[in-house]
Amino acid sequence: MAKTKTDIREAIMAAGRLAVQAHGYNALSFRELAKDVGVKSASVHYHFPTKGDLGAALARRYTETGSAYLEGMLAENHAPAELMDRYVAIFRAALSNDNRMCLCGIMSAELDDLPPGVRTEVDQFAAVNVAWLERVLVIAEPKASQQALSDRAVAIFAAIGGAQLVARGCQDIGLYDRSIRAYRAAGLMP
Amino acid sequence: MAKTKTDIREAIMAAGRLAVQAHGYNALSFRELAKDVGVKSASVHYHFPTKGDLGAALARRYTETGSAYLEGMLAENHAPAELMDRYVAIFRAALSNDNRMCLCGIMSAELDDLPPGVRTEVDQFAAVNVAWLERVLVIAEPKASQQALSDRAVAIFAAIGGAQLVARGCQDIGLYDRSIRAYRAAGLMP
DNA sequence: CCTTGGCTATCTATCGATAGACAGGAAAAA
DNA sequence: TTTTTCCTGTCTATCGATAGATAGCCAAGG
Repeated sequence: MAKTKTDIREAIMAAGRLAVQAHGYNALSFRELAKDVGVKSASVHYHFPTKGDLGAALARRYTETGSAYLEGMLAENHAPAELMDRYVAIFRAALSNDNRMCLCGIMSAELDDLPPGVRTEVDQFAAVNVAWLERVLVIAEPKASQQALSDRAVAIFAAIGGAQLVARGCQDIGLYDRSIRAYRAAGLMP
Repeated sequence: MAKTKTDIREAIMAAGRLAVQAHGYNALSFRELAKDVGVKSASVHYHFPTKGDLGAALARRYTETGSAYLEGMLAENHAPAELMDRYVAIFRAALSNDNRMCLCGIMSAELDDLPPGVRTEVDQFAAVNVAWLERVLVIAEPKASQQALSDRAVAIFAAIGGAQLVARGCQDIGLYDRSIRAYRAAGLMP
């Protein structure tokens, strides 16, 4: 089967996502990417004129995919604890996939080197996640104040990202599991 | 006053630490560093033969300085809550210093590109911090099980690092404060 | 005199980006 | 229907900038 334009674009984005999750935005190279996909670097520039365009597209796609997945979960009327289980599993999956990180998490660490277009997408990812967590918390604790739940949502998002960062840094996924267990034991998350 | 050998070495390390905290290990450049210090890049190579040597020295120094500071705090017999206040303030200070991150935190995100010598130093930083947190937790809750406190120590370290990462990514130090507040409210930390 | 510690100059590798050629197919003109 | 034109998408080749690293020179000071 011949490769269509969309095939190549998607292949670039797939390879790019994996590369960023493993090595960060700065280490993303048009040449390496082209080699992975089986084209020349100039062709990658054809699809994504600048590196910033590619980075922004990757972050946006990452957010959109994640958002759709989260919405789907929420629509299935699971209990908050079950929702959190699945949420935690998403970030765990990145680690178990060759010690990778959340794409927007690793980009956050490189913030100062990101083109503006990429930054806004990274912010958007955080906003989407925090908003989803807030909705889960409202289900779990309808009586709590809005401010408290909002803070909790940010805190859970940050805590999970931090557990991922530490576990990755020490190359020990057990640290992720232990952190999550402690978050739960303390009642930070449902 | 003439600059001694040690002066230059220290100046390189000081500038290097700031650069890594702002842009990460990968963005650390011998040329930029040399320009900051007022020497030539070859001179930096004289003091630190390879980039890995410099990175490892920076991480080690960072850990040693932090460790000494933490030991000093612990020796002053503060209450656990006061100790945590000060601990939290350390990581907050990095953020308020031009949106920087913990040196070893940002290096954790770049793990795959770190020379082995740097990795071990990054691991050491995490180990030192977790060990210190465990000691604080033992003071706060002498009756809790060792396993539970150990998990909590890892979790607190991860949670604070995550709060720093998210706040940096969104360029909003308020997210750090809100996260810490929620950690405390949930009882994750004293 | 000889070690120390900086310098100049340069090397190789790689980066993002661009220019220009060209193949192939669709669309338009004959 | 046949021919011509044009666009799409990839290619080769190359640009200037910058990376880390090295060789060799030279001045200062014990």
